[in-house]
Amino acid sequence: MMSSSQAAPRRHTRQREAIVRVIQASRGPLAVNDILERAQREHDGLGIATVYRTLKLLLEDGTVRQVILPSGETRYEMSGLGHHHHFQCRRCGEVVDLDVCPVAVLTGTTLAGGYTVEGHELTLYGVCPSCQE
Amino acid sequence: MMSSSQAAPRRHTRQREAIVRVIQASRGPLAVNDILERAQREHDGLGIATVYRTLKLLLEDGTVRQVILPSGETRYEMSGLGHHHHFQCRRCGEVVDLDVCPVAVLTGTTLAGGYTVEGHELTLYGVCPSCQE
DNA sequence: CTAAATGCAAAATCTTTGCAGCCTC
DNA sequence: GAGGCTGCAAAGATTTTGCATTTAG
Repeated sequence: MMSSSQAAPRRHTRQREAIVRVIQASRGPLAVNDILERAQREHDGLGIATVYRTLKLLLEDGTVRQVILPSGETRYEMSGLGHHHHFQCRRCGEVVDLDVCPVAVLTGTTLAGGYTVEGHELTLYGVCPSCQE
Repeated sequence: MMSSSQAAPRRHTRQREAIVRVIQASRGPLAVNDILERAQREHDGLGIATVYRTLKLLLEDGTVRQVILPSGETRYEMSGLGHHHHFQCRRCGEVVDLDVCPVAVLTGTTLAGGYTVEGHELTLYGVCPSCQE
């Protein structure tokens, strides 16, 4: 017999397409308001509730990943970008993906005290090139 | 002439003493509810608003530091613990301070792309000794 | 056509604030 | 005593949910 819990068919709407496009086009994770504002350029009248609902679906999907920065800002990025970390500019606040991982502990390492490391999250802070001049 | 904005004299109350004692006694950063529950053992009737108000003062003081984990949990620890990072157990959720810094970038380093690094936040995840057995 | 998706507004959660009484100093 | 401090409950801020309507398939 079939599974009794069928996932409801997922529909294609302008709103959802706009939201995904916006996230894909970014070089780093975006805040909900960034997503709302950018997606509204494509689809005026888009409501914040739709953004939240779509993000929730995309999270369950695994399409999107939530990134909470040490400052508490919640952002969203495409998943499947591979292991990477983030850099936030202290002046303009923008967050970009880093392709380096400057963390020297490996999964499986056991630290003094008996803590077994399985993963890590790192955020670097500093000044981005645009804000340097 | 004198400064026109005098800081109000800070009073010693049982509530505040209990809150600070609780934070000092911890081996890692505590959530607001942890602080509330533990401080209520010393001072029953303590209200959540007092905890928030006291934490705010202690933050302004510089006595206490706010730690927001990648999961979004907000916690508080004594400041002046020096440079350190955190380890969170994926089973029990407890967070402890680490005395190691496994991050290989130094302040002042410039990454490819021109990003100047000034600081970093790192959280390790894994299993704590108590949850290993 | 049917049922999922949307937008609005109300609800829920976490944190802050207003206020009357309480407690340091 | 005077004024800061507390606890309660109401107010804010952010995220979630209910509902009537719209719209994809």
